[in-house]
Amino acid sequence: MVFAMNAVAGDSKVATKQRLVEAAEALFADEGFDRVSVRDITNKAAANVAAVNYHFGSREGLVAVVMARYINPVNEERIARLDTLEKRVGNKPLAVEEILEAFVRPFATQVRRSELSEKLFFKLMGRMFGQNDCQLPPVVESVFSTMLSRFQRAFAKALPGLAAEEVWWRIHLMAGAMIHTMAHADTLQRFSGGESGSPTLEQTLSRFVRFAAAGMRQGLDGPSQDGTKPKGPQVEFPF
Amino acid sequence: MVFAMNAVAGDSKVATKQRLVEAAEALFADEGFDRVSVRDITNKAAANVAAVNYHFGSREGLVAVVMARYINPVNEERIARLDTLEKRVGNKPLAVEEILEAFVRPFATQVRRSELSEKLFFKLMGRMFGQNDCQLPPVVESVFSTMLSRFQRAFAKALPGLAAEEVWWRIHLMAGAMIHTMAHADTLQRFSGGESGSPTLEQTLSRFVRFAAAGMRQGLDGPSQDGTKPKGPQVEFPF
DNA sequence: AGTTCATTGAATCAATCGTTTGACACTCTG
DNA sequence: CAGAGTGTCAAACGATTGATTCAATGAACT
Repeated sequence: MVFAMNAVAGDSKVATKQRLVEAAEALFADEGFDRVSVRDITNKAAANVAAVNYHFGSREGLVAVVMARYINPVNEERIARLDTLEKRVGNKPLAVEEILEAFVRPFATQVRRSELSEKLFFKLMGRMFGQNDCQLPPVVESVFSTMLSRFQRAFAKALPGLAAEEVWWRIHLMAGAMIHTMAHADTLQRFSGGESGSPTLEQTLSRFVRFAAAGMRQGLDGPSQDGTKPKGPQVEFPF
Repeated sequence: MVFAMNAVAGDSKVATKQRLVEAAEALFADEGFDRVSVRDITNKAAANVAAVNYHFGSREGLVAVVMARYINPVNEERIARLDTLEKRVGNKPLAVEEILEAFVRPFATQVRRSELSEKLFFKLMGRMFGQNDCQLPPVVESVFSTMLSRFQRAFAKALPGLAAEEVWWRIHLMAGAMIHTMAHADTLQRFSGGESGSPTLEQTLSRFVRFAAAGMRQGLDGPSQDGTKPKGPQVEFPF
């Protein structure tokens, strides 16, 4: 009956565990997973040092919980949105913009679920997706992998005539643009002079979709024309 | 006469400092700047623990040296290449592909100057450009800033009719695609099935330039046509 | 030869790291 | 009420962190 209390009872007990997660999220977001100590977290959460090891087994356990907290929902919503789109059009290819929308929109959904500011949330996402020595929990990695396969197939169908490897590369470039831009959205304003204040999240998503859509199809066919002439190979530039 | 020995004399003395930098580069590349201890570095470099503090003042000093070692050359070569291009065409706008080439090519130049493998070198670059709490040395940041301004102007001229802020955003998205893809080039093969072995660096650069060029101009005008019809606003998608 | 000075080495510093312990308070169950 | 289960706390654990000390080394210069 280990989890009986957790599921049912009181406020203060469960609150500690939750406060730890939230404090860790905020600290990980703007300092990085490595620069934050257990004591930093417990101090911010107004909890005892032993609390982390009690509730999560270890510091790594807490990191894993923080990582899985939003990555899984994001990837599952991505798959769900792709399901909806594909159910609508049957066997026909989707528009690249639609697939991209299904790919990024879940971030907007989850940023509201969190208690973090947009800026902090996206910094956290950037740190999670950015680290390449990702020791993601197997559950997360599993969903991640199937999600990628689904989008690869969707893009391949939307961009006929492209080798599978080429589709993978474009997905990679597209994802990089998304992750890096989200994680550094605040840095941008430092260089651009910060003229017009913070752009809306909606504007940022729109900008990304337009950029990525152009990169994905690379002038094969316009967004509104039906894709009936992808026969010719893309122009090769002399580099 | 502090630097007399350094500039003139022996092999083993100078070699220690250099061995420290090279060991630190390799370790930082595949473990991250935070996860590597001074002792890890001195062990790999076969040097004493005190060597780091003697030669670089502190651990941070070594980090700064590693950071500045390639970032500055890369940015300076970018500026030089842009100079050459602009000198050639005078006041006329450059092709987007040319600007992008000037932007990425320096990485290929510097990866050869380093003793690191391509994979490790790009992982290191990814870690350096990827961390947003960048405490780059002021010298590096200065060159970085002017280099960005130069490319912003070049892109703005190549993409007439675009608001300065919009150009900044596209540069940001472009840079994200580059950084993330370089840093995770090995991860890609894990998902793509690793069919055709490692792609050439040249292929990767070419893929990036094509993707980024399409994203930068977003269907405004083709790469080979002269840009005389950027009048209409871009298509607005309903998200 | 003698002197100078940059460099190295072993030993050690205080500080912080993640983790563990055992006592204590509390709630629920029988 | 006794007992088990659950959570919190102060205190301390050993290990590791970046940094420092000081004697020893050795090449360069007078």
